[in-house]
Amino acid sequence: MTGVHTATLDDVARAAGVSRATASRVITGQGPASQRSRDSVTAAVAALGYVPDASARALVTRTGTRLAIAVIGHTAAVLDDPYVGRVLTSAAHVAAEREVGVSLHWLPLHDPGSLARLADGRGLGGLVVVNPTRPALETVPRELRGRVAAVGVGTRHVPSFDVDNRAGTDGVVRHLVRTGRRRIAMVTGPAWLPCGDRAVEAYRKVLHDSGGEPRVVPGDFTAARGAEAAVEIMARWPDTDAVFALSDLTALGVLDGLHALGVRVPGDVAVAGFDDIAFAGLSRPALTTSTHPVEDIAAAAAQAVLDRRDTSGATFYPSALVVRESA
Amino acid sequence: MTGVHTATLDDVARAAGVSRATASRVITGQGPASQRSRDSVTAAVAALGYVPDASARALVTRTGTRLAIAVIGHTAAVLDDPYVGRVLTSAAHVAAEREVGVSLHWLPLHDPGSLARLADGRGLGGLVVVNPTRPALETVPRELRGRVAAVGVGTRHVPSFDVDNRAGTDGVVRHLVRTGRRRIAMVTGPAWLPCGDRAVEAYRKVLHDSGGEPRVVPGDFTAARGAEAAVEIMARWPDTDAVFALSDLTALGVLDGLHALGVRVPGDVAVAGFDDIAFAGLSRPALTTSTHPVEDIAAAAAQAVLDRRDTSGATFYPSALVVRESA
DNA sequence: CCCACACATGGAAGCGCTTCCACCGCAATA
DNA sequence: TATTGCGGTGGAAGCGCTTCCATGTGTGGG
Repeated sequence: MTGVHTATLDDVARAAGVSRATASRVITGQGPASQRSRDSVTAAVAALGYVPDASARALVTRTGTRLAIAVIGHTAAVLDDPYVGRVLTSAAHVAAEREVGVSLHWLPLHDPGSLARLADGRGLGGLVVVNPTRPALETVPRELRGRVAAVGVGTRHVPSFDVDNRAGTDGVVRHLVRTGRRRIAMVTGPAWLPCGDRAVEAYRKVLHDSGGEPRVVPGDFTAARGAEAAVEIMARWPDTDAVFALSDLTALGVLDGLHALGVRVPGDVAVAGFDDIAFAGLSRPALTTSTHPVEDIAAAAAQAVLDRRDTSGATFYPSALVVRESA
Repeated sequence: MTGVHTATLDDVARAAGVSRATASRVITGQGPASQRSRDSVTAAVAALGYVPDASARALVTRTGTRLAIAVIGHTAAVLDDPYVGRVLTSAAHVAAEREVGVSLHWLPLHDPGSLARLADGRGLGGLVVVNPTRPALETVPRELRGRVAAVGVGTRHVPSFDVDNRAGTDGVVRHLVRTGRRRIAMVTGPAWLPCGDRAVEAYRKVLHDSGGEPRVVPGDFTAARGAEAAVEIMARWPDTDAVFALSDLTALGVLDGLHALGVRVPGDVAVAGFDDIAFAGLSRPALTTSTHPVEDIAAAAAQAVLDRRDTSGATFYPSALVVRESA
């Protein structure tokens, strides 16, 4: 509570010499208004520095004008991964273009109900869930259905937008095979993230086709885990000649772990990542990876939600192989 | 609007057999209430799945309960730099602990007025400005003064929280001098970011003290610019034996540019960065840099704002030198 | 010259909530 | 027994806004 008096619609109306109703019409641009009142209201608004109260407006219009972005799994991993930042920025951008506010929420992994609480009141225009888990998506309040989209693999209930993990993985692993690798290990993402399943399937299939046997090690999308995983892999399967990680961050960690082990990349072991983050091109050796239109994906999700578009089902975006030095 | 009827306080009150006033008292926990009504209201809330309407509440309490985070300068640079993500996450974390919402805003660099528009209505608990510019800060609406904090160097008007750029730079450059470098170049940050000034000053001072002449090249906190800057520096001052960049991202770019030039690091030229982002330890050679408590800084800003604490003036946080391989 | 008709306008209702205030019953005190 | 005090309560006002509706005011056609 500042003691300062903030201008209200009433003040504007009085200053403009019109009624509240007219002032409102002019300001919202809805309904008829003569040029004269239009001018005087506009002038009064400028003079008083009037800014409509969003709460009051939302209360009466019942048209929640806010895009909520919920990131599930608030851990150090989420924090460091540029992927989330890219999603956030892109979604926020779409919202800004439409002049709707954006609210940000970090949700704990194991409290699915938190998504429901998010719809505090009805001032919510839409909800984009990043890194969705099945349980979380299923607790979305009924009245929000149709205004929720997932960035990542979701459920039948809400439309989801994701990179085609299957095709992407296929592309990378096939590249490894094409360049003569056969004993290829894979570091997956966190088990709770459904998108990993499709990637692992694709990896298994390519290995099966090329006569290799799968070597899967769990990951969590962090660099630290990548370094660990590298050590694990080389200890367990010393003849490994390639490592594919489902995250660039992890791949970078693998690079690090391998370096510490004295293993040469790509001489002894090829390394490939996934996502093509900014640093992928900056590592030594530069990381071979798969690039995704993350911004497009996030923007599509935001748009779908804001448009109340009924895009149920999953939309997959293509990825492209980026060959650099590491594989 | 969904056809679904959402429960209102009226419904709860009716179901609980009490008045709206009593129901409100129980729900907010303010004011007296008998155990009996407390129980029946609680039961009704649960049964109806009642969630208070945030807009209505904000409208009447006038106690805006939302933390706005505004990032100034929405460019690719901001997008890629993990720094912003760290600030965001930490501030959002503080807000979550206090159960206040967070709204996110990317503000264009050259539209200072946008900060004013941000205070849409009075539903704003506080405002944290990241990468503040002087003009932007000066347009903050009067009624918001006292509820604004800057992450980065600000103005007299609002409390600011930042790393001690002067001391940090001093530490890094002195380290370079200590390890025998004398012809040290510096890549600055964007000119519009005031924090850079103090850093450049410190750099100049150390160079002056050690008998070197300053070699300053403008940067913009991106990796791409770092690579360019490296080429520029080596062309203009071929005998340069160290480069200090005011951003790890840029330093990584410098590493890249130098590599392309066939310059060895740290053999021929030492490279040092600033910020200690996650990738600093992952580059080859690993980046020597200065580490900052970015999370603490952002949290302090958020807390100051939310507490309406009157911490005017600037608070600087200490940095620490992290010596790795590149210098 | 009058009626219909559009347009512009102000009055008033009401969105869902908190909170002031008056009220009521009850136990404690005189 | 009469008075005070107090926890518990409901009525009602009002936060700032949009929007329905009834009421003017001017135009063109009959």
